[in-house]
Amino acid sequence: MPHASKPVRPGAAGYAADLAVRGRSEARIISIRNLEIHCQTCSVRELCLPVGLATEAMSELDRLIGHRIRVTKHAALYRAGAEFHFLYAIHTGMLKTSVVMDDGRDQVMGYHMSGDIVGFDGIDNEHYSADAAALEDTEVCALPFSSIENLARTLPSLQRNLSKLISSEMTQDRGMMLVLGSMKAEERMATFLLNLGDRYRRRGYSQNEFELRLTRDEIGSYLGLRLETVSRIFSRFHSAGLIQVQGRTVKLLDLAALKVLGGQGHRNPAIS
Amino acid sequence: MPHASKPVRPGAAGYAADLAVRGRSEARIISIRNLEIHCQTCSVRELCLPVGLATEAMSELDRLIGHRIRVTKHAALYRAGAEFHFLYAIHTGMLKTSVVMDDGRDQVMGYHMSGDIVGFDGIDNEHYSADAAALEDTEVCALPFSSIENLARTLPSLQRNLSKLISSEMTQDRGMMLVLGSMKAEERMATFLLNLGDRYRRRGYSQNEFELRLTRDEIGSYLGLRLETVSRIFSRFHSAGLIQVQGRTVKLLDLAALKVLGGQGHRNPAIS
DNA sequence: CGACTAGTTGAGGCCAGTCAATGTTGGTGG
DNA sequence: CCACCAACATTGACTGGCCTCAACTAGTCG
Repeated sequence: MPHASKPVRPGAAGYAADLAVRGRSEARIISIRNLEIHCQTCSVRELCLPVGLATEAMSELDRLIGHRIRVTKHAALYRAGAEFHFLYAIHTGMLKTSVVMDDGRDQVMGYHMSGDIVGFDGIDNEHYSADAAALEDTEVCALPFSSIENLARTLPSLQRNLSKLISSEMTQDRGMMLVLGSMKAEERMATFLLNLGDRYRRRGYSQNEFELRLTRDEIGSYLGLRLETVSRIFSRFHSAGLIQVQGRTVKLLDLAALKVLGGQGHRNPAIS
Repeated sequence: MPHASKPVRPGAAGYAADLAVRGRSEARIISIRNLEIHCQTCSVRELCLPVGLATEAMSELDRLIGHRIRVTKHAALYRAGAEFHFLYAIHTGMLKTSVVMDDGRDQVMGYHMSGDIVGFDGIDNEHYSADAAALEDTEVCALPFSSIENLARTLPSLQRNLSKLISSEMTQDRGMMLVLGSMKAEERMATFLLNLGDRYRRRGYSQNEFELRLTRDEIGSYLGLRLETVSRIFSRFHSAGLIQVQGRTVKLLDLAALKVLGGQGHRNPAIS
């Protein structure tokens, strides 16, 4: 464990605890008792659990948020097999969830942005079934699941929000099954880029221009492709004028064309 | 609408209503007010929503089950885009969920057996996002979602069961993403057969010998393969002594070998 | 500077898709 | 009951898309 004591932004609120979950390198998790940030003032509350809640209800939810956690880049928020107690709402940053296989490779199951909630996979059997790791420095709100459940009993709107969030996770996963089950490499990539752009858009960022936080290898793992294929298709899209790529900076130049590629035409030949 | 009035097992309890959702052929749905069957006496209650519930709680749940629905083979229980009001618990039979694409092909997202609950994908945006069709004559219990939600507020165990069932659906989907994203054809098939056997086992049937209810085409769609490939791998497994296939009757002869194929070794060469 | 990680590009091979012909099964009507 | 038809399944020959292996470049960090 090298660098175990290297200071990484020592507890901003004077309270820091290494949660004993650490990534492959010097990354670590720092728990912060944050006294100022509440759902009411959170920039992503419209995408997150409190969406549509009355202010009173929101305060109650607020009170449940035990703590914020800062996850440094490459560190793990939780690992597959760990006991499930919390859902985590992403405040800033980005996470990926993945399962590591016997041969060391990992399959990326999903990537998650601000407002998203991760950890639903742990409800089933009281243990998380995947790893969640930060793709960049990330802050999450820890939501004690049993408390949330309790509160949901008296707040139907919260209950409904919870259900909807899980359901939408499921819908997302189903969409991914479709991508993996029926699409060719170019279609997958187009779908991926459009989806990414759409999620940035809903968060108030540009739909057309953004920074990938995933490596080629992670994108490939997510899409069921090899990293070389990902790279090649980026190049192909680039020279076709569909996108502009410079390392991890991507600009979508022809949304319409990308939609034709990714939006439909599954298992079709045609694209060329 | 051909055959709109052709009688198909006219309402056993003297009450039959065509729910206006019908399959590609003469199949249709018949609603039955069933006065006798309750969760307490249901053979799959241990796999279904009422698992672990106190008898009192179970009765309350019982009262919510508006009606049973009989779905004839090939008929649709619901279609993508239809308004979401019910979850459906499968009492007997088998369903597949799938999405139909522009070119007419459908991608099978999952198959569901007795005790399973389908329809979670509709919670998200009040509309189902997939079709659910019967692979054989099937009976389901219609669970009005809002009533279930209400009841869950006073029955924490029911609330928890609901959450767990959704979560386990998600886990299943994630597993499928792994299959589709990282496994080769033989690995997919082995995984599929083992999974199927396991699900039969948990329902008290033989793990090793069962009847496929899916066509080669549907299996292929589910696994991201073409039907020819499915057929070929069945033959290959057969001559390797791993299984015995006769049409849709399958006998697993070498579980250990199948587990080696499907259990791990993702994206590995090796298998030969 | 050397070591390392990430990314690009090329050459070649293989797995699974495609196309096509034939066999099998099950349901329907004469 | 059998003949017929349509749906389902099997098998072969060929093709091609993606993987594999490999070389090389660029950027980063000690």
